[in-house]
Amino acid sequence: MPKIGQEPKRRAALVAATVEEIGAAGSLEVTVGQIAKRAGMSSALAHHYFGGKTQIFLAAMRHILNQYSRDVRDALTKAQPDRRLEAIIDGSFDPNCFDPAATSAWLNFYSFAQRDQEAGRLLRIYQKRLHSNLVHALRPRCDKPQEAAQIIAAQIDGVYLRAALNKGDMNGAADKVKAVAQALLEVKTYDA
Amino acid sequence: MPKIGQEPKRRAALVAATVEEIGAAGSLEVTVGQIAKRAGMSSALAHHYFGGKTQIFLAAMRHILNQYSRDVRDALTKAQPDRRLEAIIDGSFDPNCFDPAATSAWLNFYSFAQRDQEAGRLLRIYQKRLHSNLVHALRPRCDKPQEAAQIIAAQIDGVYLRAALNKGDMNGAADKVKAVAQALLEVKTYDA
DNA sequence: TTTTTGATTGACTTGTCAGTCAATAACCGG
DNA sequence: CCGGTTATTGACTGACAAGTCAATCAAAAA
Repeated sequence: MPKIGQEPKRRAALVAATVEEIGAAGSLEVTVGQIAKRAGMSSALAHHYFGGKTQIFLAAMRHILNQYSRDVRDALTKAQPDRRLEAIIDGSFDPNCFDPAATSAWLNFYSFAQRDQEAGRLLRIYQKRLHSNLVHALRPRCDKPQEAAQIIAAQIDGVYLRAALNKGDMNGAADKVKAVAQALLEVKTYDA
Repeated sequence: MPKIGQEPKRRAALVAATVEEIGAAGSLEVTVGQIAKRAGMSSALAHHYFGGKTQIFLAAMRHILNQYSRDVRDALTKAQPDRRLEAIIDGSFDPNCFDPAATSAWLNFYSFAQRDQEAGRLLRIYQKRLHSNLVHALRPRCDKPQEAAQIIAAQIDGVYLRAALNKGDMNGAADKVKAVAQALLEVKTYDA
């Protein structure tokens, strides 16, 4: 076995296994041993490549966040300029990061971000990017893009949350968010 | 010390301490010892009254859920019949269950509900009641109360989530949800 | 006063888990 | 084919936490 250049493969396997394990357990209370076993190696090796459990979690979180970013970016490049908002929403519910294990892991990373500084930083970056994307997409189509962006971002998170809890069903998720967006855009002023 | 009838007091203290401890730690990884210490007793006593960590968590979750139910119910009884929707939203963001520790604990209970059957049951009851309340409030004011209720429920959860993450700020939370509701009601049809 | 009963805890048991380490195996370039 | 490097693990440890238990203490009841 001991060929050279295993590191990237091992790391990727561990990251994937981490997401699956967290998704299956529905919690961060998974042991390095469980993760390593699922990834087909010893726990010692997992420590060798990542240094510690926290770093494994962070890598998994980065992976999920990156996947999400990529989905949104792809949707955005394919979108017509006046449909950027819909693209962001579609990207947010791409099957990739919308599979049960990922959503469940995502939910648990929320909790993780409350404890771990770096995790909090990652999450804040994600939130900022989403907000900025939304504002940009909304500016030409509504007169209060900041406020609308906050509302839509919350709606996305809320729908995500419910998807994570009721594992998987939630088919019309994107449509629901689009409905909200549509309603907000059609109404001139939403102050109360 | 050993007077009679300590049990209710002890249980209440433990429940409160559990919420505080989970809120402070930002995670369910709190020890029975920590909880008991915060509640001013030994861990053995906590076990004596509750039987185990899981039951302590469940009791804390029930407490939060009950508090929420009470807030909504109170707001609902005080509301004019045509403002029931706004009352539900206000009740959902009552300062009681909206304080940082409670929201943080709430978030972690979401995670707990993925693991523990009873916790899942409690959460589903809460979701069902919220949905039913919303539908009832929406029926006279819109033609698709079911769909609107799901959207507004998701919005409430999403705003809650963001409040839990960015500990505490989030002052105009209720207003944002009301804005969404308002927009949904003014638009006749929201299908995409 | 004596007995019963709830309240309470320190000490203990048992288990688990993160992280370490020394040893082994297999590739690679020279 | 040899010395260096990477890969890999079994075995170990130190810490910590859940849950148990027997003993103690003090109020209440008899």
